[in-house]
Amino acid sequence: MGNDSVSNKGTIFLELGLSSCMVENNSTNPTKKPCNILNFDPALTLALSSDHDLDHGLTKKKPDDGLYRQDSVSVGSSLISVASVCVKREREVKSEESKRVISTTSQVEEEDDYSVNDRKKLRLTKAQSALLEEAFKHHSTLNPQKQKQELARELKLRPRQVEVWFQNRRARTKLKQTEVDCEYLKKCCEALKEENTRLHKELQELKALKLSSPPLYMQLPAATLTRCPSCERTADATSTATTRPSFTMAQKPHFFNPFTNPSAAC
DNA sequence: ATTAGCGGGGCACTTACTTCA
DNA sequence: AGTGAAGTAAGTGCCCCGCTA
Repeated sequence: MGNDSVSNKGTIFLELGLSSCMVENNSTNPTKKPCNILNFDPALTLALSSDHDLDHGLTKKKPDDGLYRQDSVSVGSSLISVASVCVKREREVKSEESKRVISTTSQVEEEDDYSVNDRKKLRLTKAQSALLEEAFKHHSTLNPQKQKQELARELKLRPRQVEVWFQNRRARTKLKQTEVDCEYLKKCCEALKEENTRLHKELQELKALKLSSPPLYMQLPAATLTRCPSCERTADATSTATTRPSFTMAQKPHFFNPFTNPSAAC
């Protein structure tokens, strides 16, 4: 990408009633049909604008800055964002002064005539974002034929914008989840390291004990040696050869761990 | 029944732009 | 006022799946 001045790259949308046609003008993608549509005007609008709202908006830059201005207001039962979009056409004829286009119509209707590479960043209004978030809570993916069109209509956005928002939202969710998982795994790793250190230390102590005294099991009562601490089953000599595994320290050490499966050896 | 082409959606990666400290 | 980081809308390429001829 970059700032190539005469790039044909871009996604072109045709608003055809309730359906939209996404055509990528990209010959390198075999799965997409090339489309020679001239005078493509990328989306650069926000929402409805009304005169009485202009003073209440979240104006960040003056229109003359060449950027856009947007205002937000609630209208009716559903919050309808109001935007006043100011756009400077930077790559027009050189002699022409930068022009400001103030939108007084919806985003769907508005068409700004600047080049594809003059991608101006939009900010959705709080109301638009809130409604999209609400929709995302119910379904993280859109039913393309219904929900997308409906949301786009309600938000005064293009269906493509709604689609992109959901894609980015899913990506953000996934990223956050990945970070959470990463933190969890780090903690698990730390816990395992500590446990490993502790067991190593214990092993060293046992080895030292073994060298200085008779085996530990020889010092313990027989019942202790052959009784499983979890199920209290005592192994006897005759059942050793049967299907049930015996529980003797001499044959197979049994590490009792109440946090895992206490009866695993039984 | 199989296959190739096509359209559309999702995702990963990236860019470009805005906002804020 | 300038600047870098963070956030995010949008572009691009690829893959997958369903449909259909």
